[in-house]
Amino acid sequence: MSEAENPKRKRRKDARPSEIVAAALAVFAEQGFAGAKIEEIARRAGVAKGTVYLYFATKEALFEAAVRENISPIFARLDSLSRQPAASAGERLTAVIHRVYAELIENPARRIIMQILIAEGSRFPQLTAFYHVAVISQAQKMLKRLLKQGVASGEFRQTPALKHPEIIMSPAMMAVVWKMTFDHIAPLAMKPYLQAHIDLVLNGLRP
Amino acid sequence: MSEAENPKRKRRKDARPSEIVAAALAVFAEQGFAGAKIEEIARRAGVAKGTVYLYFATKEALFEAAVRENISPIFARLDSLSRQPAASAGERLTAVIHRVYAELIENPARRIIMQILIAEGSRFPQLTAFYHVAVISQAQKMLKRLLKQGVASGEFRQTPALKHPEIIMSPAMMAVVWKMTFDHIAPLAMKPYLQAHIDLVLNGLRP
DNA sequence: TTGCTTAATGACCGGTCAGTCAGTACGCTT
DNA sequence: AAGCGTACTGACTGACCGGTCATTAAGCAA
Repeated sequence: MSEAENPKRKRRKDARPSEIVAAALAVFAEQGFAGAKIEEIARRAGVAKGTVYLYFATKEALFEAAVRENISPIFARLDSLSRQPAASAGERLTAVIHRVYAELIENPARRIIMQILIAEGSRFPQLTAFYHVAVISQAQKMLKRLLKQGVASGEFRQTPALKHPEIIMSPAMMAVVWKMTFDHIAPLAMKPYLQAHIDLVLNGLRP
Repeated sequence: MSEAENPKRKRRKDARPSEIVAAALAVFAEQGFAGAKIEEIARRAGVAKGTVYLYFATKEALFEAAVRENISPIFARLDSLSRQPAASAGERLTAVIHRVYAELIENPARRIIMQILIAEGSRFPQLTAFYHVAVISQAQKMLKRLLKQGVASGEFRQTPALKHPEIIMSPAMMAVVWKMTFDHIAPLAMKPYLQAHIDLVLNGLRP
């Protein structure tokens, strides 16, 4: 057992940040922001508490990094779905909604990141501002474009939802909130719920 | 200045609990659950910290009392609106939705109680269970009844939303979440949003 | 092998706050 | 007026935890 083969400390400046973020995501997901302990995050990342502070100035900065790495990339994939040229507007909207459920609701870690954003977002105006620019307003633009194309082709009617496309997605938000609040009492059956969502939206938009 | 006229301490066993709950509601609404300090609640109620613990065993018990007194009574009023015999199902549904916005979203204290329930509800399974029984499942029953009447009269079509009436209300939930998360970046114009909600729902239900 | 830079450590600090309890005084009873 | 039960007080305790920094050792260079 030479020390060189199995040293107690290892110097891996490049690998640490992503390992710490991964551990942080897990702990934030389980404990929420306030409940997450830096020491627990450090333990799971296999480093000491002080090491976390070599790479992230504060607990908030660490949370912000966890959100950036996990939630932001989702939008790009949604956007490409909304642009499938062969499909009708209704088909593309259906595909986007399906994807939102798969990516955000049925992935526990991401769902809980959403939950933390919802729950504690008001304490992180910087983070919510970033999130709004990077995800929400992009998603709104995408939905508006999709709705306008549907109106132009006669698939959808002219509707006030064009000004508030987030309403189209609100049942998904409701599902996130339900899962985190009432699921232990009244579990939400995802497939029929998703069907009801799509049914209401497509019929609500039909001329 | 006799002591009898202006004593420093007063013994008012009956009045204390409701005064403490009122103070607690205000502080919880302003600071959230974790941020609320018992000492601050006591100060506003005009008592010492120890007095709070004479009437409520823990901070959680106090929060639970605040929620019970404020949120539960709302449902009764919604229910009576849904039973106006002269109105059509669509008119009654419209009235219920309007009332939800007025009672839950445009009343800041209630909205923030909702926010705390959403944010920290998973840490209070007892409270969310009570809330589910007292409010959510009642509201679901009411909506189901309303929808069925609409289907029977031919106003609404047979739709999977009958099984998931919460979808009908999900834009209101979205509004609560939006207000608490993004309102400082992109304020939500309530009236057109409410119009868009009603428009989508009524058209989504139309045969 | 020696020396040096710096990644990594973890004991410690300072501040916070829920909850306690020994003591105080209100106001009723006699 | 005196005695008494108890509503009320607030200083205190103990636990917690974010963030710091003097110390240690990895591992490269000479």
